[in-house]
Amino acid sequence: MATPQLTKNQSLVMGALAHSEGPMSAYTILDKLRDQGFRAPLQVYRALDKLLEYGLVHRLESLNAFVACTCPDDHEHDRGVTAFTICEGCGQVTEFHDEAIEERLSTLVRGQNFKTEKTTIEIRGHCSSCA
Amino acid sequence: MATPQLTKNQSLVMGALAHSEGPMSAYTILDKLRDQGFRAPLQVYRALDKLLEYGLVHRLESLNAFVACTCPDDHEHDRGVTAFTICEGCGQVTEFHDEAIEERLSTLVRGQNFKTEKTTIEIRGHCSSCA
DNA sequence: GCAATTGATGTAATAACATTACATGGCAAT
DNA sequence: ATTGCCATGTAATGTTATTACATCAATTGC
Ligand SMILES: [Zn+2]
Ligand SMILES: [Zn+2]
Ligand SMILES: [Zn+2]
Ligand SMILES: [Zn+2]
Repeated sequence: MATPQLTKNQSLVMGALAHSEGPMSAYTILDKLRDQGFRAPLQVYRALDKLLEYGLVHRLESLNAFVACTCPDDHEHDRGVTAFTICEGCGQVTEFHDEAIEERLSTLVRGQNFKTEKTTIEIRGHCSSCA
Repeated sequence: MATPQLTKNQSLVMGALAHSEGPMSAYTILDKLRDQGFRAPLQVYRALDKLLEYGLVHRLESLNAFVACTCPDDHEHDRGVTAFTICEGCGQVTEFHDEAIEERLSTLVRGQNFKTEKTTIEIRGHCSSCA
């Protein structure tokens, strides 16, 4: 999935997430972009949908929030599983990937005859600074 | 964490989840329990909080919904990670546990000096019937 | 050029999910 | 009886996400 040129709204949302310290909810993004002309949730959600599709952004299900992808390259996402640690203290989110987990999960779900479309792995806890 | 006697509201919510085919949102549970005298979301959320604490119910983050635990015994939850496959076709949810995954995640997270409190693993896709 | 299509955008309204605040009731310990 | 504790009842509000409909711009085919 090659990433096409981003539209104006997509660029604005991408920029907001990229410059943010941590994850942001759609409504937080909306507030940040009011000065840029954003007025309604849908402007954010539509941009996010595309950015998620392109793999530039991830959704954190346990937070109802979004983060910019921190992968150096795209290719990690093509077949891979993305996992996150999420610190409850400072909000820091760390994205990581691991083949061993992928393969083990793959084996387990194959045993159920289950066809995976998307895998969510989110680990809530405290980072080294906030322990 | 021994499970105390459930209160009336907790029993009603537990019953609704246990007899349900699949996961239910808090508001769906509320509707099912109107005849039993439930009138407000808080009655459901309060009961769910306790049931989650006792490990009798799990929350599916990617669905904003809840399922009864299907473990034969409690002891799987004490130290363990709970994972789910969720079929987008029929809504079927299957809970499973795997030590290999737990250990691998534990190793990876320790490498970050991260202290895990709760791990979410949810696999969306299609079950054998809905492939 | 011009209609038709397509994709992005704008706006309003509504739906779905969750929490805060405050009042009440039951029951056990003192 | 008073106190403390926990479960409950009720209303209001806050937060997250979608539906519906109108408009605009770029492209395509004629
Ligand atoms: Zn990523
Ligand atoms: Zn931290
Ligand atoms: Zn369980
Ligand atoms: Zn299915």
